[in-house]
Amino acid sequence: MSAVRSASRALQIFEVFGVEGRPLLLTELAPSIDVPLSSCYGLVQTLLERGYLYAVSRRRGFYPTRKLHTLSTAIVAKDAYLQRLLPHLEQLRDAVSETVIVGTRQDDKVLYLDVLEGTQTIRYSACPGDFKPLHSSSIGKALLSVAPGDGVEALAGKADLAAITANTITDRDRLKADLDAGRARGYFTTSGENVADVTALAVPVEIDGMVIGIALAGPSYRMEPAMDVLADRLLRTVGALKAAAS
Amino acid sequence: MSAVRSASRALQIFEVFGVEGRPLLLTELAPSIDVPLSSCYGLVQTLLERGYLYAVSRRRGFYPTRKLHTLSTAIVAKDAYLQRLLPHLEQLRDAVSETVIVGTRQDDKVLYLDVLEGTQTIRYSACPGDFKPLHSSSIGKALLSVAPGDGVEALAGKADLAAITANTITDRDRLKADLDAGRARGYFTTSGENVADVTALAVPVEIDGMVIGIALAGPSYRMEPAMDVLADRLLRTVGALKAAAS
DNA sequence: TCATTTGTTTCATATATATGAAGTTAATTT
DNA sequence: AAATTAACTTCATATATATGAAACAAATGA
Repeated sequence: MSAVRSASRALQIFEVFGVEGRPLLLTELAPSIDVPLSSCYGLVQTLLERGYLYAVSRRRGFYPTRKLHTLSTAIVAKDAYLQRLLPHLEQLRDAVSETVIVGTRQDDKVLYLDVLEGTQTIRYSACPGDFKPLHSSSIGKALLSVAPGDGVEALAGKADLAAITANTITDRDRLKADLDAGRARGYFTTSGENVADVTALAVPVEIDGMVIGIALAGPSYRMEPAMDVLADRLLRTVGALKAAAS
Repeated sequence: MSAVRSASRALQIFEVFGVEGRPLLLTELAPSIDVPLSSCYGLVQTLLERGYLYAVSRRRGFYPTRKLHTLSTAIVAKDAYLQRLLPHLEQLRDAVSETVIVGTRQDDKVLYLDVLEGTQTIRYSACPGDFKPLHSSSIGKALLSVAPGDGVEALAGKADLAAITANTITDRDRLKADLDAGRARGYFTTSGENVADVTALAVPVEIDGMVIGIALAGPSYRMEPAMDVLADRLLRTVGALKAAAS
């Protein structure tokens, strides 16, 4: 794989701060990203030089400045694509109170572009940037269903369908049948195939030439009895999105 | 200079997206960070793998996901130090309507940790992460005034005091005298020494063992006639901060 | 249909980085 | 005040990366 090590590590440093949420010493940071102290030193110097980190005071550790936040806020504010979907998705989230997810395909995975968490205490939680398997997530199935050629054959050729939970569909033909059922139904589902006790439904949409999947996800006990209503509401949102785009 | 190149470049990529605010092709991104296409390719792959970037669609470029924003929001939310200052600084900003800045010393520069921009259309604008010269910014002078030993001598030893504008104090003795005047006055100022037509005043504070400078900055024509009032209000905020910290 | 253009991907190798080990600094303890 | 500890910084060199050049792929136009 073509990962640029230092670029990865720089991001890992911010991820550690996100988790720890407190100033960290070089000697704490280095092991937490599994990097030699001397290498971590160079990385931290770079982030200091660029104004992304500051020394809280001598020997009291480092913490990120608000530079990264200012930057990411600007990036988000200018994201015309997701920005335009957002109002519709928020309406959807508020209508069903479950988590709404926007995902796209990246190689043989689903990448979450944005997550609007549901309003209930017990809810499906995830983060933008998370990856999910194509064959066991609702968005994954939705995207497979519109993949050029036979999406499933192409997928299975690369790696066998891994069993994430006991419910994961690992058989190619069963997956194809599941996709057919989804096509007939108008939406694609997953029930405990990726995370136990989670049920989700998704549909593929093409907006502005970009193919994305939009999903509703939540605990099975709330989702299962309401699938029809949820699907209706989801499809209505998708209709509104398409109308707004054209 | 111990900059780790790829780490720097990864951040530059986000900076470009912050400025452009639209999906960029590899062929646009590479020249904008002054990197060969093949190197840029590796960086982009890394960011894709880590879920920080997504391909809008084939040959339509890349854009950041919300992962970075989610991360930086978590980091900011957990920043107990600045978080605690914030209410006081907001009050100050609202009271004077001018930009409030928190800065700290990083080597021979001032690093802006946070900037609360004033409420007026004509105002001092800056970003967290910006660097300013020690000898020609108000926070710089405030921090020099509390530097151990003779801050000015140590500074001048490294690099001569660069003239940023025609007003910049480039003479060591004049700078010392200016600091003395500041000490007597109770606050430190700069008038067009760093940016033409900008006047600022700052004081050093030690909170929780960390030495920072807090400044008010704005256009000279508004600042100059109000220095006494502004200084009063600034010192009052600093008093409140110290009281809250102890 | 074929040629052209534009954008992406790969690869061998020159080049810059990452790292273990040693050195420095400052605070804390004895 | 000396010894100890903990954290940071430096450095020579093994090692991984960056890059020019060339191949590839898709879209566009003739």
